[in-house]
Amino acid sequence: MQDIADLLGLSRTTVSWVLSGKGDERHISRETQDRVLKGAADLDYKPNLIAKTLRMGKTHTIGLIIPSIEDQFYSEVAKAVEFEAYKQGYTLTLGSSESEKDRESNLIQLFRDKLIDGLIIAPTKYSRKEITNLCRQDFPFVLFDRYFPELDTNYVITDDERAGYMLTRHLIEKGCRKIATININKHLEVTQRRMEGYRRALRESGIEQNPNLIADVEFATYRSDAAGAIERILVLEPDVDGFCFITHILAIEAINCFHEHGIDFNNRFKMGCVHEVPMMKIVAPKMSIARLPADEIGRQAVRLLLASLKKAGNADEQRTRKVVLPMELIYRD
Amino acid sequence: MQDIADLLGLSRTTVSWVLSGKGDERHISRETQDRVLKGAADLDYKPNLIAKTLRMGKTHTIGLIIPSIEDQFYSEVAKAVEFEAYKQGYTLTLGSSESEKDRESNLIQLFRDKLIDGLIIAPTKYSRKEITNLCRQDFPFVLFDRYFPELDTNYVITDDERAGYMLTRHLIEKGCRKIATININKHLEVTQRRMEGYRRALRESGIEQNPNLIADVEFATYRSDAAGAIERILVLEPDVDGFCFITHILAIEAINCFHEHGIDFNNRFKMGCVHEVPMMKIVAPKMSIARLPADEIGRQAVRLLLASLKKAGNADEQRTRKVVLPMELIYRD
DNA sequence: CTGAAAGCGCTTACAG
DNA sequence: CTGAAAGCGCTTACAG
Repeated sequence: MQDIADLLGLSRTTVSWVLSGKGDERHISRETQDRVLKGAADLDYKPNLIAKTLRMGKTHTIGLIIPSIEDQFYSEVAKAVEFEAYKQGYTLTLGSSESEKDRESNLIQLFRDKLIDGLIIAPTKYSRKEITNLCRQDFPFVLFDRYFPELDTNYVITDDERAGYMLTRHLIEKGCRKIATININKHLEVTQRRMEGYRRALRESGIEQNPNLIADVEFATYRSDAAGAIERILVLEPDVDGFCFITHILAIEAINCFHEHGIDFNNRFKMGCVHEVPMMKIVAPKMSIARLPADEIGRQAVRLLLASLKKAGNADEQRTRKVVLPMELIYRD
Repeated sequence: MQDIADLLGLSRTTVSWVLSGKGDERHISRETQDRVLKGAADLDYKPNLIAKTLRMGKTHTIGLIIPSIEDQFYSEVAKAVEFEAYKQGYTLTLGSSESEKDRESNLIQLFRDKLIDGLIIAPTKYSRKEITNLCRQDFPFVLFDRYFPELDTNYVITDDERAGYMLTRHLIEKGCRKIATININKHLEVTQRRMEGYRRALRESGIEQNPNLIADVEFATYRSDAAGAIERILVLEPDVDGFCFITHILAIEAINCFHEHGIDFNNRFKMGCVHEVPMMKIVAPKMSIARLPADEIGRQAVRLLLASLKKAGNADEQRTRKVVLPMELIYRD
């Protein structure tokens, strides 16, 4: 910048005005402006965003923390977030917590130290404290997928209770009476809501809950746990006739397990699943699906975040926004 | 920082020394150091990384640009990159080029303007110019998946020719004589190398190349194109007996297409595929696989990048490093 | 219409 | 052992 000023015999100030697009506002002559623009081009001038950031206090970067990049759902959301952020002139910084407490708090800390303007996060069950901190310090963020009902935060979630209910009800309508399900990280709100729907559907149909049909696994170890859980169900209740998978990752593990045991799962069971991933339709063509609107979740999360960045300080405006998106239900069979 | 200094009656300088861990080096008394540390904790001091960055010229952030986050392979690499970067104290900024020229050059530009220390990128076919620029300006970067043989750059790629060769040879050994394949973005080095392997295997077995068995699709539109390509092959050469898929995304589309047409692909064809994704083994249990070492690619890419960050300036050292990783071959059927 | 100067929050050569 | 001061590259209130 100094170089341009020297080259043209102007001051840094003037160059800055022009380059930041405020030339007209400052009534700088067309001619001077053109000279500056040309000079910048000649010297191949690249503004130093770090300096600008230090001065302005804005990085135009948003952080996204998800439990796992590999998971199809989160990577779909990541894509949507990146897309929308890019459109709005923001850059994405990504962290994968791997559902580990320390990783997650470190990432939040790391991202927060002024490297990002705001945060989008699907928190693990451990992070209530970190989230509460963000609230207290008025750091802009929005939760998705998982949230804490008792905290007044921005979030975008889905109608999980309804999805669990509708999937289960459909199985019942198709004749199932012994419907199994697997809890994953049962302390998560999102899990509880889907399970609540499952229970309501059973209740409304007068089917008693059978604890043998409900397994528990932890997210961190679900790959190894899920197979065991399925096997246990098959042993305890050999005439199980339906499976309600509250997330696609459980359906995948279950199908793997069925396949290894040579079980003709497509005909032996009726199945329903929250979310669908590529090839699932081929593997289990008759499984009903409640589809998570990953694109919309990502888009809305960015919008809520940018909105809350803009109104930072405006105490009069509504402080938080909560969005509940509907899942699309696809009944098959 | 000033606040801490004021609180303790010390200068900013001293506080800075202590906080940056250089207290001992500067022979600052244990006592003073403890006071500073305590003061920092009391005031809940958070260093401003932006200021530090401006001063030090390092952001400790690396950029990753991939063609698509949703793609299983790239998201596996992203995960490995994030993991390794985190371990080394770096943060990841992610961009998805969607194989669009403008998006890609914008991202490179955006990331480069001092927001990142270095870049890891799987370039599209359009980006030779941008990459050449990075070279000329000595900006640290490493390519993966795709590279430009005529440019002297860091890269980590795989033994693609061998993979294409081994998969095809296996099909031939199993009795196939009419092996179809689909070119995707045929101007990409990586595609050409895999196709070269396919051709070599045919040549060595004295099987003549049949242009009807080779389709072309573009990455940007592969979803719609692939089905058409498969259908064309089935019409032109109804007795096709093998498929060599040079990437998993083509296998997925092909299998979808077979499935929709009610074709019993597992028994009618023998198949081979570069890379494997969840559930593929269930859908096509007899398909052979050349597995891309996504984890290793990500890890190595980060290491090469950090190595080249460290030696920036050391003209005597070897300038670039090239890594070729082997794919694991899994023969089934 | 244009410029001199302060300041964002750090680090570090230099002087005591 | 400790501190005053310069500087990283910008933006902008203030003065002409």
